[in-house]
Amino acid sequence: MLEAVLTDGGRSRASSLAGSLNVPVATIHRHLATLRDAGLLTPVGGGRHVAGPRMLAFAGRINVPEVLSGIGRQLLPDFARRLGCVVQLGTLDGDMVTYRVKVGGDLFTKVGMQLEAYCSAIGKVLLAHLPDGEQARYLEAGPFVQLTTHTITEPRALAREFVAVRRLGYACDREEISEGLACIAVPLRDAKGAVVAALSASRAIEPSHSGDLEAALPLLEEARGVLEQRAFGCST
Amino acid sequence: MLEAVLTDGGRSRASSLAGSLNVPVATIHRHLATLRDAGLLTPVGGGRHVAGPRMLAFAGRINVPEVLSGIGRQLLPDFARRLGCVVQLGTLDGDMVTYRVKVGGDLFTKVGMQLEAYCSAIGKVLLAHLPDGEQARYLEAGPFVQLTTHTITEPRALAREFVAVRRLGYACDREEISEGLACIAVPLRDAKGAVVAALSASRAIEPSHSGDLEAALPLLEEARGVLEQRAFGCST
DNA sequence: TTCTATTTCTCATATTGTGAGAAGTAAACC
DNA sequence: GGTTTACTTCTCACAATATGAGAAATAGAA
Repeated sequence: MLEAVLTDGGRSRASSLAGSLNVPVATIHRHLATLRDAGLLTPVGGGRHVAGPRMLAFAGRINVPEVLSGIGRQLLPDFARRLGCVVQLGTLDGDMVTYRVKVGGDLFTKVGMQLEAYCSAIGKVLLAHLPDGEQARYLEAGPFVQLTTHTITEPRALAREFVAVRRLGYACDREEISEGLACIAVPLRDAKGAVVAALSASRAIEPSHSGDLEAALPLLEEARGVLEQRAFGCST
Repeated sequence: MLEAVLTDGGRSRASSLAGSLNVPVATIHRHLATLRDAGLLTPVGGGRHVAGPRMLAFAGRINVPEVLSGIGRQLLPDFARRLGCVVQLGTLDGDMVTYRVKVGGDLFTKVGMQLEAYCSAIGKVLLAHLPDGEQARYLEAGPFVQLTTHTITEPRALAREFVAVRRLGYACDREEISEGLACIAVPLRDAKGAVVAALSASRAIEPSHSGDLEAALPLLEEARGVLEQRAFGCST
């Protein structure tokens, strides 16, 4: 009942809801009264209702990254198998990446681990999509430690890299965080288009071998679409 | 039960929830199983749960301005009486202000009405807190019609006004939208600090008389605090 | 004022929920 | 590997709540 009213968005009155839910009008009224009393719905006149303050409070307590992780743990093993890669989901917490899902093989990263953001594909995706002010502050904060000969550490080079990431729609890490490791990552967006997480496909490569990372892109974007659809009901 | 788990944020396991809710452990397990099956909760190991994808979908369907309006209709009549003013709540929709609540007297605005944003206190608050790119686009879009001799219409003057609004934390409209009308407005922020609406106190004044608008500020900020607390569980 | 639509109430019946405690499963410890 | 502890699921007798139909009350439109 609550779901039907939230989905309806306050457009229908009680008699219409009765029709669409195939429930007697008296029962609809009884349910609406209970939900109103509970603060989960608010009347807006004409027998119509929208979410109430208590519903908003519930929404405010949702930990979106944890929900995404739960969905990822369900869906990503299949994609990892199809990609023949390790697939990971990460979020930006402060200036670090938190690795929340990791399936399809072994890497040095562990679920729950936090690593610096500037040197990983996931991190570069998340940093690239920060608001300008926050990104500028991150770049000013330095220093950025050179982990391999490929690590980008110079702030202006990182800024250029972020521009490229936004343009391309994905980031690559070719041995920036670790010799012999290549990753590609794409952003996960919420219903408003804000980037809330990133998804990556990683694989070991021969050191200093470029590897065709972009070959993983179609399946990775498919995975991203399925996750966004499942979490937010829409997809970029 | 669902509310308790969302509030808990996945910290407690079933036996702890049983203790805090004063319910047998078997009943807690039964409820958790039902909520999991419904997709409203997701297990995160150790008998702990967080919001599930269906809960996130509910959250995505909440019309925040409508919820705020519902709360405003309840709380604002009292503030309007104490202020001896008309109190209004508005949101920015595209480049227009939608007036959603209006209590405490008569003004030319009507609930549901949309007006240009640049020339009202509510509008200036909302425009002032737009992301830089969006604000720049708004100022470029012009033209801004001169409604009274006091209306700010020059884009650079508007930009300076927005800087002042952000610095002061409120906006004033002294006969910018209508001769003889003065308003002061403050931003309404969500739990993340994003400005989602604005609240104003308005009163008729003698034409070309400044009026001491700031006298209304303490009560208006109190109203804003109560609304934010009720809607988002926290206050700026 | 009348008519129509909406909302609330009553009642007989149906359905679901509860707590206790047993049983099954999992994890920790020796 | 076996034992102990903790967690999870199941069963059952009993309790509580929900339901749909239709009547009654209220509100709005003509």
